[in-house]
Formats: sequence, C-alpha cells, structure tokens
Amino acid sequence: MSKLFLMIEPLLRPRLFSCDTCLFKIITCQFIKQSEFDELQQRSSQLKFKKGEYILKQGATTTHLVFLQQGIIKFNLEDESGKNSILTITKAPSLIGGANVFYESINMFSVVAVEDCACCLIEIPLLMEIALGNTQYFMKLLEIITGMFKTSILNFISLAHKQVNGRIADVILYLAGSIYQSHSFTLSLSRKELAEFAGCSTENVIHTLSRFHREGILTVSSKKIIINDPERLQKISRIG
Amino acid sequence: MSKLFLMIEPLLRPRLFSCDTCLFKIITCQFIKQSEFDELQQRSSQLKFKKGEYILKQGATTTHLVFLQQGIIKFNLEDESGKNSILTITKAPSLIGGANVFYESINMFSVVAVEDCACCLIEIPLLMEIALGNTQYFMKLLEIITGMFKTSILNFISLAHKQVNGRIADVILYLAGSIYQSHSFTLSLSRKELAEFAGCSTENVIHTLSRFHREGILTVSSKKIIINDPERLQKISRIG
DNA sequence: ATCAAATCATGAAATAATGCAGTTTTTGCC
DNA sequence: GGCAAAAACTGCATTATTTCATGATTTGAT
Repeated sequence: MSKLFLMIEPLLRPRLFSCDTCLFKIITCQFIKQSEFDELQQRSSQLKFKKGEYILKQGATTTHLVFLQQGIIKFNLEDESGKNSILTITKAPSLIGGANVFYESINMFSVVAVEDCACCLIEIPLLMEIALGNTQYFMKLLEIITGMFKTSILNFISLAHKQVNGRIADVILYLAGSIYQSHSFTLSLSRKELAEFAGCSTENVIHTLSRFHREGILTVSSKKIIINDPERLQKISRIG
Repeated sequence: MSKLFLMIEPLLRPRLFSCDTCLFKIITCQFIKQSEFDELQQRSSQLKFKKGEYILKQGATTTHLVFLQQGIIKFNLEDESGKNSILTITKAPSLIGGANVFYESINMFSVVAVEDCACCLIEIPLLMEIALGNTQYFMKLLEIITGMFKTSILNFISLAHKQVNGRIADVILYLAGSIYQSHSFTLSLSRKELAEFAGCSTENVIHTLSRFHREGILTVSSKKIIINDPERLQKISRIG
C-alpha cells in the first residue's frame, strides 16, 4: 500500500482495522471468491463502541450481523420492570447476532460493550445472497451460529440448576477460561454485573467473593482476581 | 387403499401412522418434490417408545433426526454425579435433535418419553442431500431448528434468574400453556421431575404446590392440577 | 391380592440468600 | 485536586431453601 494511499484512504472510507487479516475472512474465505469478499467488505461498516455502549438493542430490528473484532461484550436481557440479566459474556473474535439471520430480525436481547470494542457490521441480505449460492460457506456460517446457541445453552444449564456458590464459581471459571484465559485477571465487570450474570443479589456476589478470598481459593482485591486453588473452585462448581 | 393392501402392508413395512397426514410433511412438502418425500419416507423408520424409554441418549452419536408424531418428551441433562436436569418438555408434533444437524452428531442431552410416544426417525445425510438442493426447504428446516433453540433459551432465562416460587409458577404456566393447553390437566411428570425442571428440591415443589393450593391459586390433588387464578400465578411468575 | 419400592406429603431444624442500613472506597467530572 | 456519584463492602434481620426424619399413599411386579 503506497504512502499516498494511506494518507487519503481514511477520507474515502476509514478502516479501523484491516479486512485482510480479519478472522471472519480467514474462517470463511476458503469458501468464497475474492470478489464476493470484496463486495461484503465494500458494504460493511466498521464501528467503535465505548464501554457501556449498546451494539444491538433488544427489541430493535437489525439487518446486520456483527463481527466483534476487538473487545468484550455482554448479552443483556432487559425485562419490563427494568431488571437486567446477563445471558453470556463473549470476547473477540466472535460473530454475534446470528439468531437474527435465520429466524427473525427483532433482537431477542441487547448486546452491550463491556470493554471498548471494534466491530464490523455486515449486511445480512448480502451475506445470505452469497451463502445461498455456496453450500460450504453456508454450512460454515451455520456451524458458527448454532455453536454459539449451544454454548449459551450450556452456560445456562450450569446456572439454572446450581446454588449461588456454584454459580459464582462457574462465572469465575468461565471468565478465567473463556474470556481472560488466565488464572489472574482484571475484571471488566462490576459486582452488579457479576450478580446479573450469576442470577443473584449484588451483596451475595460480594459476600461469596470475600468468603472465597478468606478461604484462600481466590485473591480478590477490587477488580483484580487471582485463582489460587482452581481444583477447589471446580469442586464447588461441581457440587453446586 | 385396497383391503388387500391393508392386510399385507404391515408385513412389508409396518406403519404406525400415515406419512401422508404427517405434519413434518405438511410443513415442508410445499418445498420438496413428491419423489423426494417418498425417498425420505422409504428410508425413515417409525418407532414407538413407552413412558420412561430413551429416544436419544446423551453422549451417543446419532445420524437421525427425530420427528415426534405423538406424545410428550423431556430433554434431560445427566451429569457425572448422576444428577438430572430437565431442560425442557415438548409435545408432538415436534422436530427434535435439530442441534445435531448442523453441528455435530453427539447428543448434548437425552430425550426421554414422558408419555408413550410415536416417532419417525429421519436419516440426516439424506435430509441434508435434499435440503442442499433446495434453498426454501433448507431455510424452512433452519427456521424450525433455530426456533427450537430460541424457545429453550427463553425457557432458561425465566428459570435461571428467578426464585423457586416464580420458577414453579413458570413451570405450571408452561405446562398449562404449551403442553396440556388447558387450565386443568393431569400431570405426566412426577414431583421429582418437576423439581428437576424447576431446579429445586423435590420437597420444595411439594411445599410450594401445597401453598399455592392453600392460597386458592391452584387445586392440586396428586397428578391433577387446576389453575384457579391464572392472574395471580402470572404475577408470581413475573415478580420471581 | 400382596409386598416392596417408589412417590408424595408434612413439619422442624439447619443452612443459604436476600434486603436493608450504614460505611468505605473508587470513579468520573469540573 | 476536590467533589459528587457510583460502586464496593460489612453486618444483621428477615425470608427462602434445603435437608432430614417420618409416615401415608401409590405403583408395579410377582
């Protein structure tokens, strides 16, 4: 890419990140033509979201699939009385909003940035047009989307049939294993959000984390968490 | 159909129910050729399951999609320690095992007959062969399968973030609304199964049902349940 | 029809979880 | 840096839930 192009390119169509190294492309490019990918790219828009901003809003209609390029998001269910439930937390890279592709276009829940995010919004009609002409590509998309459904169902199972101790152990293990991928991490969620995720009161999260800290299972100091005894945490998760 | 044919047909290939009035056909026949449906029918097998029998077994691999023609089933998750959780209850007509179609062939959970069932087992590879050549049919299948995913997620949401009162109210309302479709019904589930569905102890189910009975919300006498005050039950469900 | 096993039911004690009131700490903003 | 607001924390009273012990009832097998 020439220096001149680098200078004027942002004026034409600013790119927050390169489409050539985009994982969505890497995952699926083996199945579609460069020309098809180029068209997708042309008609996609890259957007930044600050922590706390809505990426998709529950109840709104969408015509876009969101590829989360960078950041961490929560799936948020808001009920009539204003109570929030967090269905799951996901980090980039991830394809979100898949439920809308094959079913209906009204968002079942909100997607909110938990950390600053970079996203790519892909037009669903265009994507479908390409997918319908290409079985392998279609199947790949399906696999990604049903895989996400599956994950969130498994998430729920662990939450729905355990007591708070086990649920909080689950949440911590999930965050360590799937989000931060380390036994030592700095939470991007508040205690209130942890409570919305675990389905209990904020106080209960605080009490339980303090207890785990007292018992040496975790080291908790404000947002910083270290898992000292993963085995015991897993045991608590197992027995519920 | 001639009388002679009726006499010998069972010897050739016994049919528990007619394929021509099968809802799976009615839902999808508008999109596929009669010859395609005939082949599906040829290679499908009809089976009966008694109450308590496994239709699909968690952890086993399947190459068949199950169309539930008659009866009520539960989706059962069995953990290492032998604890059961009921994910959801579904009645005929319903297409089950859809998760296996696009993802992988290992059953995430068991499917067990809660009442005597009649099922039709459809070969997934053959179904896919037909679907891949027929966009509309494919989309229809997808809609059915993702719709089921969606329903079970919504089911969970209501269970995961409520207290036992609300969860049991939910379970009763779900059974009345979606399974028995009446305010007065005879349970095919035991108290233990209700507990596995609501995610609480068996005693808690019994206590709560007795309380609802005492308060005039329900009339409960062993397996027979009458909802006397749906509004109050709904309110309990809402406030959790 | 009878017996054993499973299910249903009840109450009481122990444990778990919530909600509240009040305090400290952190965060964001001018 | 200082201030206000939000978040984090603590202990305690209240409520919810489980667990256990016990007995009644129902179900299924022989």
